[in-house]
Amino acid sequence: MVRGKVELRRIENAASRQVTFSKRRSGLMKKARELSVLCDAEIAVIVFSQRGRLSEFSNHEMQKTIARYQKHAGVVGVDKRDTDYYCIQQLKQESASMAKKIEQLEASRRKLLGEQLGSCSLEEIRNLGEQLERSLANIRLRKDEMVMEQMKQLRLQERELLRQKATLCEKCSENIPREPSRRAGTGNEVAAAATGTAAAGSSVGLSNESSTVETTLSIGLPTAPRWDLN
Amino acid sequence: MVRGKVELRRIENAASRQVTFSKRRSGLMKKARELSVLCDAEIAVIVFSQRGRLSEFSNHEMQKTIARYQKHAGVVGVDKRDTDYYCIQQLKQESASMAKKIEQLEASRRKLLGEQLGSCSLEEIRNLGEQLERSLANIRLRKDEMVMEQMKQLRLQERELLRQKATLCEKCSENIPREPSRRAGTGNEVAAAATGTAAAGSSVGLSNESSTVETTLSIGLPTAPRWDLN
DNA sequence: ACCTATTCATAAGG
DNA sequence: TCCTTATGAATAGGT
Repeated sequence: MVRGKVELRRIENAASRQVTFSKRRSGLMKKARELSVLCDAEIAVIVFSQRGRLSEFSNHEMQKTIARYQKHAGVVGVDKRDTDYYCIQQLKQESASMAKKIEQLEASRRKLLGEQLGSCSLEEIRNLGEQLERSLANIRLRKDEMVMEQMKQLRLQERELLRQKATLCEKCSENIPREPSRRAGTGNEVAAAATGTAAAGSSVGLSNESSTVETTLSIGLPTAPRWDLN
Repeated sequence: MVRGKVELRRIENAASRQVTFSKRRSGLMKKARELSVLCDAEIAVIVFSQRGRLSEFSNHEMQKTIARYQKHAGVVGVDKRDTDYYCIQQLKQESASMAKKIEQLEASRRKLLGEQLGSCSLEEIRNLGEQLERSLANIRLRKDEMVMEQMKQLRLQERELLRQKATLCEKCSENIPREPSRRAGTGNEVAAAATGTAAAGSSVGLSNESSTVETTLSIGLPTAPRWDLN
């Protein structure tokens, strides 16, 4: 296939056959792994070398995949003992691979936390640093998003409260007419002023404005209004 | 991978995943066939697509190969059903707890990598950010340490090489006296000059200096000296 | 299904 | 087994 394209037949020279076997076996396993990851497929590869040495690949549990294959292939002859046996084999494999995975994850986690860096090469350290920079960038981005969102919500609440208060003021003003007023509008200008303030200075804290309004109201209203704000 | 080298992770787009699966599956099977023919190995490949479709390759009998695998893959003697039962229960419990742990670790990992931050509260995000800052600080520290250490080693090596060269120069100079010299010092000034140069210009490349020394020696020495540099 | 630019795999040789 | 290099193969992305 390369450099004097090889015939598709058994390689007679034992040495080159061994070398080729080794190379192509790892190539095959790599391809299998890529396919399984890229396409989310369940794959099992079993290779026995000429001398009987076993190599295998499976992305799920080998026993499970074999069992699934047996099912598909319509094999009937499996008695209880075999079932149990396969079951145990499968569970053991699962345990082993999970334990392995846990170890890897914990090692990776420690590195991400900046612990136990002694075993890392300079290259690893550098990659780790870059990864963490990216993570931090993402996190800052997300944090900003969330803060902005919360501020937006707060502003909406603020506007709503101001609106309610304005409405309330209007109601209160309408209740005043019993008192003979010397100024026109029967106090409506108070409500107008309040809503105007709210629309203009939306980014300022609530307390100042509300105290201003309350002060205005307490001066204008000797009678106690109903403060039912729900 | 070709044309904008694909990441080794699940292809999200379902259509391209299907296309890639199809192409790579046939590639894998082809490779398996080639390996089995070229190297006379016993090979079994089982592939389940995402939708559960089965593809297989085997050069001998699939069942035979699977049986051979079962034999190889660790024969653990199990005699009693009861033992089997408890064994299975225990293994299942272990598996379950390990699976849980793996999930936790992976979730934590994703967060540390700045992915899937949608489920985090602002508080979590903030803590995460602080943690990552600390990690990064550790990592920078470690990186600096390693760089300094490597530089130190390089300097030591450099000094050692220069020392060896100086010794060599001295030896060569001592071998000169046979030749009736008209200048005092029997050539010792060559070594002195060399060591002087070495001590002064420690950051300059070695090759220039050594070639200078060799030239001087070859002129002064018609007899071949012993070049045992160790 | 086909095409092509590009990366990959690997035979040969140390 | 590992490295290097030259070259044929595989394949991602597009049509």
